[in-house]
Amino acid sequence: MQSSKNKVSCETCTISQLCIPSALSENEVTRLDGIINRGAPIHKGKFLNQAGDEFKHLYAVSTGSFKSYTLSEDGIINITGFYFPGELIGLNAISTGIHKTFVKALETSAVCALPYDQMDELSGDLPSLRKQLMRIMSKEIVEEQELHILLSRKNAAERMAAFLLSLSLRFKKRGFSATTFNLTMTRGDIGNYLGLAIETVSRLFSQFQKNEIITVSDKLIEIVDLPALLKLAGAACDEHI
Amino acid sequence: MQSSKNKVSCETCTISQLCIPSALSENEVTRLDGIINRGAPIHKGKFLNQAGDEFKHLYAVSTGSFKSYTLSEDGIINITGFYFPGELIGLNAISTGIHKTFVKALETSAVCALPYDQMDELSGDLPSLRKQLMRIMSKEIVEEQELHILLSRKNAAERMAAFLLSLSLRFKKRGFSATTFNLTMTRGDIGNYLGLAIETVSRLFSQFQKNEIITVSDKLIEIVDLPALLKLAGAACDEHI
DNA sequence: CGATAGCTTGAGTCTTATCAACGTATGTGG
DNA sequence: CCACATACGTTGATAAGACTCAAGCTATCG
Repeated sequence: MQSSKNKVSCETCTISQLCIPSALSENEVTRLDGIINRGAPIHKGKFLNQAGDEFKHLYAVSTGSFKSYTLSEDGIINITGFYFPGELIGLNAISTGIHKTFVKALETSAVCALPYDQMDELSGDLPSLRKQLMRIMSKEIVEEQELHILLSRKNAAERMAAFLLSLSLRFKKRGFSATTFNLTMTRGDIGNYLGLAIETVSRLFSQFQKNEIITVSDKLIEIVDLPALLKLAGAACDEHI
Repeated sequence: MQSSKNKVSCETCTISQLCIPSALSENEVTRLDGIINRGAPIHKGKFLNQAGDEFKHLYAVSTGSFKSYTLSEDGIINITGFYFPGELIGLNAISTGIHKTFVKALETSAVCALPYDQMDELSGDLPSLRKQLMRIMSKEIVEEQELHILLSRKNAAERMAAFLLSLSLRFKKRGFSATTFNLTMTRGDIGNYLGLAIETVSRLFSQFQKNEIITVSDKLIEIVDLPALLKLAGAACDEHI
């Protein structure tokens, strides 16, 4: 999918501390740099990969954002995740070697492509890289399990609160404001992801705004009352404190 | 948690084709055998590990079954999974090195303990083992995503149907009947896992039985009309055909 | 300027949770 | 061995939360 083969450097990347290199030594990062390619920009609405594609690369989001979704035979879309800079796309395709999800850019974005075979080989040599990959996959499992709990036990307002807090925390870690940010996904995307009707998402935004927990202006969200949002989501979000 | 250090052999294990060894050569399995210990039997209701425990081993279920769950500050239990022979327990603890879930035996069970540090080291030497571990973790991610879709888009009957089919398939792969099996978990466990009230689970069992899709006798389930169950769950269960 | 996609709000309905009562099985101590 | 406690399961009645349907609004883009 990436058309150019420009070499990039994790060493000079502003988000490397959120990505794979965070656990590697300088020398190890240099070796990782050796196999990474930066792809051409991907414009809003374009695909990073599609279901059925052969799995060749993991992608580390460099800038922008993506959504991933499955498409069932009867045309039903199921959004499985959103991806921001520093996050890895494609871990779910390792098991079969075939992508099962579509990954679409939510805005003009760019990724670093990591050829999986070379990553695997390198991880045989570099224990830190190997451990880091295992940690990242494990973390993905933990996050999916947290989502499982969210969906099986929480009501609509609690889900929305947890979703907004998740975004807030991710932006904060990337050096952006934790309280003011733009949603790159639609209300429909959010509802699909959280198992809610689009109307419910819209009503919750209105309700949260009425209750002075957030302000909403189209895509722009400002968290006004973080404690209230934390309380709504349940106390499982200690990282915010 | 395991008290004895009896060496076991994957080579002679009846479920090795479902477990880690399935992708390894004879020689590689021998090296894997070198680090695996079989623990003492764990009786029903006893813990394999508890939240807060340090993560030292992955556990491969040998016989029996387990449930894993989180316990929130306010005492709410959230069941995150069920484990059957050949399945690996503990992948979610790799990321932090601390167990976040309780793992409790649903019946008298046994596990093989795989010291994670030694597994990691060995996987540096053995590309097949390394790839297999990555595949297993990736598969876990896929399964959690499928659960995400189940919980966000399916109604109560569809969830129950998918759950029963999942059990059926897992028993079938283990050489047991795909149509007649015992539930080792309670109705409450199932409801908690699927995001349904226990009364709803009970009603669905009754309804499925009335519609001659299954027969229920306490813990014993027989699938009478597999096509109907597949249709209910949505066609995503092709492996059953 | 019109078409389209995305969003908001209201009204009515339906699914599923909750509350309640009762039934069943198992195990314990007197 | 029986009485009792406890955990688990079933079924009915009711209520609430979220979905669906419907209508209209806003922004964007060709």
